[in-house]
Amino acid sequence: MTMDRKELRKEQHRLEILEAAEQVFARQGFHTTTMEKVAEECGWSKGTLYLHFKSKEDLFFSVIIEKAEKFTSTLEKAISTAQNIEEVIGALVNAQFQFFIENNDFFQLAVAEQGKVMHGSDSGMREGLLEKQQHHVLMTTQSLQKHLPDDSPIKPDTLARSIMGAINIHTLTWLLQPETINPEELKLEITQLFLHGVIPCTKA
Amino acid sequence: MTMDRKELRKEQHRLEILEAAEQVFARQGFHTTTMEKVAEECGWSKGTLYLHFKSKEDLFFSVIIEKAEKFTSTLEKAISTAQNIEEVIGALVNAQFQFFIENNDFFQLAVAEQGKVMHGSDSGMREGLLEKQQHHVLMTTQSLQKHLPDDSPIKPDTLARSIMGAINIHTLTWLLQPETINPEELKLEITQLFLHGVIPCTKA
Amino acid sequence: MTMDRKELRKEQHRLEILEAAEQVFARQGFHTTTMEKVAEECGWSKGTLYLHFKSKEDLFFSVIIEKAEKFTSTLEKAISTAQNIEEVIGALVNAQFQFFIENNDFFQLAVAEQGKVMHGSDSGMREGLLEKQQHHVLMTTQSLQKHLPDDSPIKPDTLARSIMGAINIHTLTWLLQPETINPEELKLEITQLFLHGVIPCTKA
Amino acid sequence: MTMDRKELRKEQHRLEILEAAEQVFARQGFHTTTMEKVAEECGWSKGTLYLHFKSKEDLFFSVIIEKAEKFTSTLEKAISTAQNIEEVIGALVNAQFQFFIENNDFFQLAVAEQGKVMHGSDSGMREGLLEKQQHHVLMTTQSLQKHLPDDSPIKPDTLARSIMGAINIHTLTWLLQPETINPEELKLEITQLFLHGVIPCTKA
DNA sequence: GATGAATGAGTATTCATTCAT
DNA sequence: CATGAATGAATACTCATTCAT
Repeated sequence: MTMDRKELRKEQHRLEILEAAEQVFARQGFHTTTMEKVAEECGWSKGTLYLHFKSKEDLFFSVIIEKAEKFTSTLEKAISTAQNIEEVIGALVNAQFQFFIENNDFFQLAVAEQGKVMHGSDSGMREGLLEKQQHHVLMTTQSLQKHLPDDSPIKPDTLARSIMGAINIHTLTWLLQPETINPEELKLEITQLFLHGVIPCTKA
Repeated sequence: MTMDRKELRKEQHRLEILEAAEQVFARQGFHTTTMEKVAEECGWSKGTLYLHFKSKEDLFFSVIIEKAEKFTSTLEKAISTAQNIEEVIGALVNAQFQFFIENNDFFQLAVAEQGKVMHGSDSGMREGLLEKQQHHVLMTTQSLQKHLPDDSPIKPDTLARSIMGAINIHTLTWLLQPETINPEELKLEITQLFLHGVIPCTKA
Repeated sequence: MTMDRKELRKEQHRLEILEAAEQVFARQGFHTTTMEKVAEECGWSKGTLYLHFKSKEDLFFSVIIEKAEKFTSTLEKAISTAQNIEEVIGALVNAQFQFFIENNDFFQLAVAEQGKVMHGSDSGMREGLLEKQQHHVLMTTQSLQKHLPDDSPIKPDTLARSIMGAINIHTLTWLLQPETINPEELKLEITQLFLHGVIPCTKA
Repeated sequence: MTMDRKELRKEQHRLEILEAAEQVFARQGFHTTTMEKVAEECGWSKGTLYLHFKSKEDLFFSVIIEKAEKFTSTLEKAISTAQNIEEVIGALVNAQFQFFIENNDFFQLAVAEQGKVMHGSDSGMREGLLEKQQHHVLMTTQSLQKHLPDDSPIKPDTLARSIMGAINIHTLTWLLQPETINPEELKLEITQLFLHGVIPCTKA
């Protein structure tokens, strides 16, 4: 009981730090963020940060991985009830865009700091993140495959990645110029694009 | 005349530095790259770097902008002769993917270091780059618009960005797992996807 | 009674800590040793260490002083039964070398960390240790004086220190290159050296 | 020429740093000394220190090794003209004590910080220093051997070390209680001790 | 112009010590 | 008494930038 309470408190502190770190990292990027700043932001001392994360890099990847898991499970839930390809794609577009809008902190971390993933950083966490990403693609791919005709010229993982890439760039646009974008319309538009392409069938 | 020669020589040096910088930045990322390293790589001294670029950040953005211009003009040329929407999209997909593959240094800079674009960095160069990017989108958009039916449910700039986003993510995949990807097939697949979507017309 | 038991228990804990500390300090040196490590080694928590010693420095000096007292009393016993100068010197050489070999932990602390004695460290313990050392020299000196002819050109405290210095350096050599040294032979040799010097009397 | 001048200047700076470092290290010990402090002391900036020495440890060992070489060559010179064992020992005692008195900074470093030699510190410099010390002992040993009767019960390297150890401890005493010691007398006394021991020959 | 020696601000990380439980 | 979570001062080292030569 006492143990449980202790552990709960510890987990609580961990979360407080993660939350503050997410914001600061998103605002300033990895290199520009100082542990000092994160400490200030979450109200704990610098030393305490190291009680929960063994390095700045560990903290950084922990933030991303934690969120990435939430992202994947959100998507998973969103597409779980889809009955056909229209619904799957619609759900994907909708859920991804929505998640990024609601967690633009995470988006900035994940997209804008891919550098950390591509360059250096041994720590083993890089690998953990890459795995998470692959699992994410795989999950999406499988869901699409179920509803895609076997003779489709589009491979499901190509489709999965293309959708994700499109959402990424639109989210970026939305972050930089929010006033030029109506999210609801945009989501419909993108969904249509991936469903039917630009050439109306009647033309054929 | 002597002046011309002088200026030519100076421009030559500038290019040498840019080229070295591109490689090092791509290899190591912005923060991990030192001016010392760039100096070594191009054979000039650290001090000389500052005769051509007023700061590390200036050098960094110069590299990107220079390449971004080449990118835009390459695309422009590629789509200039397209006669219809199929050809425009085909050319876009082909040219972008090709450019990234041939200039993956640039791709890593541009995509993996978007952080520099989003975060901080006053230097005014950030704005310059954003402008370039907007111009790029505009150019692509206009070209698409010319060949898109007026009543198309897909707005040309949505299309332009979606294609670009898709290419981005496939390039990234290619960089991380080159063996899983056949560029030629992939280009065709993506083109088909944006032209006709995933739902075959015959179904209708 | 209960009090006695309590105090005994407390003393017991103190000894456990001292023993662990001696080993860790000897192994790692003062600065490289952490209270955490000592705590681990003795099975008590960091906080408990501070119930017995008011600082890391206090712990350090306590270890040394405790051992230094044992050292002095060992020597005292060894020379107490000596009947003449030969026996005193023989006993000194033998006992010192033996003690260092058996307590090389202590030797490393005492000799290799003389820095702590010479530099800084207010704590008052420095003085305590210096006093102990002076008492040690005094004791040895007096014992030598008793058996030294009054007209000896060698002052007993010069002799005492010289022997101690010689033993020190030989112990150090033994620690660094144990294979090059035969302790028994060496002890005899040193004893001879201090008794008769290098110039055989017959020569005279 | 210009090159020579540059190199001379560089060497000069290096020496300035070494000198300051020697004093600070001797005063405060290795761990307690900060690069900041050394920088202040020599008037150069912290960064400059790293232009000449790749780490604090490198600086530390450089100081010691540099001086150790001077020590060895001083001794070598001192005993080079000795004609017999009396003169060799006399010269050794005299030169060593003299050197330590004149370079007590070095003595404090070398003796009081043997910890650095015994504990940790990879850097390869540790080995360099140990080598130097062995060479020193060897040199002294050989010189003694030349003048020692073949049948002497005292091995020359035992003698060399014993003398060195004795001098060490007397120097330490002199540092801590200078007023109790008359160096000139002491040197004679020690020389006598090692030559003839404590037992007058006439006794025999 | 070209150089590279000199600078010093900036930061992750450690660890002795305290104190609420 | 015993604990160990929390603290925050302290420090080696890097690197963009400058400027005398």
